[in-house]
Amino acid sequence: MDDLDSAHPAGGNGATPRPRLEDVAARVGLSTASVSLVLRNVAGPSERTRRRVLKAAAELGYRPDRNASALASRRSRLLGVMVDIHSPFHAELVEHLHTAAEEVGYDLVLSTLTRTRDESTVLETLLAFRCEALILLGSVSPAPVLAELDRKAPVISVGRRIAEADLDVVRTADDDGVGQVVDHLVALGHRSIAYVDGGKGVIVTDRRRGYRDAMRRHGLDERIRVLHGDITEAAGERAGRDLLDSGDLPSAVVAYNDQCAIGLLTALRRAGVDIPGTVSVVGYDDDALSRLACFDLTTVSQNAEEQARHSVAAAMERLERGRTTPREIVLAPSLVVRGTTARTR
Amino acid sequence: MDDLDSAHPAGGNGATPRPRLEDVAARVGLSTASVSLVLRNVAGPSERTRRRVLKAAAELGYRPDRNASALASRRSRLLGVMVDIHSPFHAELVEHLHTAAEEVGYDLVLSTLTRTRDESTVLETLLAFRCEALILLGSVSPAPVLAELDRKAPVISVGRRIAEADLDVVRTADDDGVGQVVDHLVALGHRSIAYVDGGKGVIVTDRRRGYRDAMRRHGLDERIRVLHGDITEAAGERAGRDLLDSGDLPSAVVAYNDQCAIGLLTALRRAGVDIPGTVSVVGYDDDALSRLACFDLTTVSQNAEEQARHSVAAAMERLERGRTTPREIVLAPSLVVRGTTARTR
DNA sequence: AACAGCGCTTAAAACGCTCTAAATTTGTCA
DNA sequence: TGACAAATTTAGAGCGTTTTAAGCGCTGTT
Repeated sequence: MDDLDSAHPAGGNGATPRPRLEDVAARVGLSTASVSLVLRNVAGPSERTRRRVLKAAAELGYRPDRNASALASRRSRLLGVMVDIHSPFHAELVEHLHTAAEEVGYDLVLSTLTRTRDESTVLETLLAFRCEALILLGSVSPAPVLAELDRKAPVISVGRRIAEADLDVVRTADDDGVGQVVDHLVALGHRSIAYVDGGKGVIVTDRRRGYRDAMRRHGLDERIRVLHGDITEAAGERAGRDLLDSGDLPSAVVAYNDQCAIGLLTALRRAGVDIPGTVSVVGYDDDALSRLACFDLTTVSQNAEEQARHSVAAAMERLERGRTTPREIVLAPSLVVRGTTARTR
Repeated sequence: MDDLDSAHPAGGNGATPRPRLEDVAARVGLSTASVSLVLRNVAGPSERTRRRVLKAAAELGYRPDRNASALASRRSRLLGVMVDIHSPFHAELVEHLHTAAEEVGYDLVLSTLTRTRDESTVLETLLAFRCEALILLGSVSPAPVLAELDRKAPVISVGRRIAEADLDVVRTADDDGVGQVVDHLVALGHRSIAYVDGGKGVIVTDRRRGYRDAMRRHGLDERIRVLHGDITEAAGERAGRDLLDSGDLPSAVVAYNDQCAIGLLTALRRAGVDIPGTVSVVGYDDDALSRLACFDLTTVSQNAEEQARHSVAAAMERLERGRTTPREIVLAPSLVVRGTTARTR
């Protein structure tokens, strides 16, 4: 039961057409060139002109057309960001990317990975928007693909180390993070500290290494105990049951990530194990999950804000200062002590 | 210690300039007009021409320039989406919006609410991208603002009922959702069913009404019991303690949302209450949280997919079929029975 | 007298595409 | 074979900006 007028060409509902530069110019009796200069805050126009133009623009409710200006200036002032929209950590990063980008006068284009949109689709989209640089959160593309992409626009890989391709990388030192966790536990008197592994990948390897190295550092070589795990809650539960079945409960368990830690926590608690009284549990990532009162999980924060700032800074160096040699920025993660770790009895 | 060349104008690292329509045209000895027709899949060009153009475009790795084509056609084929990037439910919606938009040949521009980006900033951004329609997830702008916005581009408010402004609305029947929950509990033999309220707002009112109406429908008028609450886990915990302190534990509690339900759950369990043995607990939203094994919360799903499809469909009716009278699309939510509800003993 | 410079302003040519109207080619049929 | 219609192709004028080079009416220097 629609009332269809003749196909109305995309736009508001019977709206007046958007004012253009020309309309502003006509209003003050100047050329579009002058108006353009004023609005872009470029030196040249006199104070008097500036004021008049600004006033006219405001009165008309003028908004420059991104497309037209991108076309003419050959600069989009857009940073493309690939995110996994289901990841709380990415959400955090995006939040800080926004503020960092704004400070340098850039806008963000978000393109999200979903079950039906793979990484190559996302990257296509970002390029179609003529983003000047690409910030990829948790990219899994093979290094050559990224290298190829980097020739079209500077690529900054966040969170994933990519040694093979000459790209900028911003990440936290995962081994160091787990190291801090072990230090913390040892300081609390723990000696039998187990580790529940992640699936596979560079990060997984780094964290595991962090655990092993730290244990050795504390002379706990023969106490090293790595359980099979994965990034899911289910994997954590399984690991928890394995631990219980083994009959040899460690006094502390470090999990690859928070999800896994929570599964672990659930399994142990369900079996009546007091946490942190009998066993301390630590996660990694400082997920929103870990902050829930019912978990209150000790974990490691990846400093979203710092990573975001460095990513944008790296993009700016490429874009505005012409840097061409890749940089790897490794940040120190920070331990977040909450309620699942305690002194041994 | 940077190696700076002369300021290189935004683009890849010493890359060749992007191929343009003209380059493709030159390669096959045709006009840009013909190439444009082929690439946009418009009727006209012969089969032979199509093939040749497609081949040449592929060889050159040609990608049309969004900006230029938007400018020329006065159509961006962009749908602007406002999201709260921290909301798992929005994430779900976005996922389905993507596929729905893709099916009708539109692309999405995501603009996200954060602590430092309020709704008006988000809407500005979306307009600057020349989005043809705006899909607002959980907008809280006053009706007049939205009405004003709607004159610039059709607005579709998702999840929030807006009676005062003449806009399209897509939402689920919140009262019905809570009604289904009560029905479910009554069918399990419950009679003393309490409700923990949300903060304030239209949705809050609807859900509370759903609870009241359903209780009356089952002749449980005098069993109606509404506890003060909010949308947070903390509020749920407080409500749980209130319940415990009152010394009059109901056999079932329905919470405004999952977050709140989880707080409630935690408080009750901590006090040794068996769930669902002694008390059944139900949430609302079907958050990722509710699916965690440690909660396994019975809840209500808002059918993200359906909402997304209807939103895009509504936008298409406005954009491509010129509908001008607003529509309100109310979908039925669906009960998701998990492990926190059980028959009374 | 010629002219470089001043501080400001502007005409006009891009930018890479779409679209209208018109030109050209092809096909059909007497 | 020519006339005419149908099928294909294209020239060229935008779209709303930015940017370049030139111009304004002077003053001051050679």
